[in-house]
Amino acid sequence: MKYSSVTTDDIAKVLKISRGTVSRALNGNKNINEVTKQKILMIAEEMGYKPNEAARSLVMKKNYMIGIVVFSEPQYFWKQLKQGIARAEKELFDYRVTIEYIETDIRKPETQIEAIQELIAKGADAIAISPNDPEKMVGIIDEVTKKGIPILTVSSDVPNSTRTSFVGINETKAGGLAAELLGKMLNGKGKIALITFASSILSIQQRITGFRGVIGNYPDIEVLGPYKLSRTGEFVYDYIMKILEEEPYLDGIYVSYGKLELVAKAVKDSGRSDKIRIVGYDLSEEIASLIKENVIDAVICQEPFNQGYYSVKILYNYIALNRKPFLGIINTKLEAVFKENLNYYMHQEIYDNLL
Amino acid sequence: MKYSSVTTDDIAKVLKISRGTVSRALNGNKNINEVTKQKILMIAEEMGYKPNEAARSLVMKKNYMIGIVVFSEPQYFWKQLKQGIARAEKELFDYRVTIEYIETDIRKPETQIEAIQELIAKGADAIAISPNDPEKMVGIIDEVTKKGIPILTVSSDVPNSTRTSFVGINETKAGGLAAELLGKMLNGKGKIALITFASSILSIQQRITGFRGVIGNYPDIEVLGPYKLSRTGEFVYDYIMKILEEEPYLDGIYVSYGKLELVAKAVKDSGRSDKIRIVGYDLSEEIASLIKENVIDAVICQEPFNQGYYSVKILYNYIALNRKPFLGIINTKLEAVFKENLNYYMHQEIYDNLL
DNA sequence: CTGAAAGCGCTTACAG
DNA sequence: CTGAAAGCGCTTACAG
Repeated sequence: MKYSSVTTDDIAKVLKISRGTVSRALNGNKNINEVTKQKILMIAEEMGYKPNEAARSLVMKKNYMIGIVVFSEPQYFWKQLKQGIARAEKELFDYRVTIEYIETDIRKPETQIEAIQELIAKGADAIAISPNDPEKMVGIIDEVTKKGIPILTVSSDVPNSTRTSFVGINETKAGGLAAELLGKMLNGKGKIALITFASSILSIQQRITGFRGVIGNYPDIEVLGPYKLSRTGEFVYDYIMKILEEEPYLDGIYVSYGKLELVAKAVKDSGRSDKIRIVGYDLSEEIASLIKENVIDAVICQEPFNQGYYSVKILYNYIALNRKPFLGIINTKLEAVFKENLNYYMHQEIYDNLL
Repeated sequence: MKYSSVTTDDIAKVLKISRGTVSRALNGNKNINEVTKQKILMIAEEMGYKPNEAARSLVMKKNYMIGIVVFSEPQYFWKQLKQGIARAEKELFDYRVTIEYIETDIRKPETQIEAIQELIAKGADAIAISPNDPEKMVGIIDEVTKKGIPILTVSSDVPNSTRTSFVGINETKAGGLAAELLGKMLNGKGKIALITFASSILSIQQRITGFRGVIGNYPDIEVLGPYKLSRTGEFVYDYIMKILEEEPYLDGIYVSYGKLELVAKAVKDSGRSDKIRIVGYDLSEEIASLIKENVIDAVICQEPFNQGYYSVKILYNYIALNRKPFLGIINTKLEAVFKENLNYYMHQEIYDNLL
């Protein structure tokens, strides 16, 4: 299989026309006779023409600006996502892609709207947003879409909007996997406390639904709760301590959302780590330590690095290469992380200079 | 952060010299005065010059041929690895990279030597090989290296050779993770049968070492065996049946290598699937079915797609971009795959057209 | 050792 | 609607 590539010049020669005309046909330029256009398209197809994107971007001189809006917590998650974005940016450097990254305060979801407007004002060609409060973002997303600027949701979705695509996990499955892990670690028998938090965000509801669905396969497992914590982490430690007192025979804890480290610390301090299996989501240095100490048994991750990487690549391909249609939803993997494979999920960036 | 890029022309203008000279300095061409060269390099650094690889490959017209040698089994694993190679090939199409893929018979390891020679004869610029019988490959690998052709091992290593790099898992850790999964699923108590096979390949020894190391943390778990199977799968089913008869209170089976589906089928037919936890490695359609049926509890995967993808990318960067030094060993993730996250590990290629 | 020129594959004003 | 020409950033014979 020797390297050989059909060029616009090859097509031009076959048809005895100019390369300019071939290019116009290939790129949907309107200044072209429909008949010649069809002829060119046919021959191109026949000869197996594939555009040289490198040459294309070289001459086009169009700069692409992709805006990213994320919120501030949890830090480690965004750090990893950002590394994925950085890799994509590096890969697309020759293609004149620039990333504009805005991080908003988790306590002020409405600032994300301003962030989007700021990006548009700066001339962003495409936007990826991780909505802090999805409901609040429907309007602005639809507005951006109407302007012809593709906007993609990452990590958390706004399904009832006109976003072009969503990159992230299937939350229901994420709950199901947690149930399977706990079910297997309890050998199908025991009491599990279900931890969630006060507000009723869709994604958490989905996790819990998924969890209940799968845990139902274990008739001898009883689910206690849901116990609702504050999102900011206040009183979490004390609350867990209270639950532990009330339930002297607890076998597992499912932390469906956030503040896993506080829950784990309470269990650790109670001295019952060897009796209680803990499963939660996502990593941080702190959570990693608790896994190493056998306090947390497993954590489910969601390819944060790739969520960032895919978002940028997809948007670039969408705006620059016209690569459509979209699948709509790009589900990243649900990764089961234990003590023995933990390290591989902590540092995605280490091979960056090789790839 | 507006897009802006320093070109060779910018550097030339600053120094009032020609672009040709700048290029010569940047590329280590010998026809250049050492003093001007240093001056150029300094200014380039200072101005933050980054070569436009796209333009570079466009003008260089050098074709790169990367040869791949793998053996025939297990099929599904190589299928996934091949998909990763295909993605890399697609990404590097504009950079004139061509892949030459040779699959050898698992029963004839020596044909891999011929395959390498064939690739060299065809003019391969770099080679990736998955050695069927690592010991046999030391000589040829060293020979290829001496010719100045980088050769990388993928999936299984030849550590005592001069291969430039290895892409694959840490086998000891792979054994350790299996032990952790079984240890947790047995809740730290019970009997595990350790299955391996007759020949003493290094990687399997490492898995077993890793397994024993971690299972040692569970004082109430007893490891039976090792039970040695034939690599080709003969008599496996009957042998497992016999073990099951001899051990009426078996709680887990660790299949350290190959033929997991045959082991699982025997357990299934014995009707003791709900009593026995099974952990093994790698996926196939058949293994996936057995996971869905709750016969196999977990499988440890090793990023087969990325093993292929990384191999090609690394070799290309090595020969075309001079991106060194090598880390030597690129460890892919150990992926814990259960029923509920199985699907994500079966079809890596589905988003190919978006990326 | 260095500069001027040609050319990689592509697109797009500019004439006609 | 089409062709000829210029030019993106780069490298490499070719003269000198």
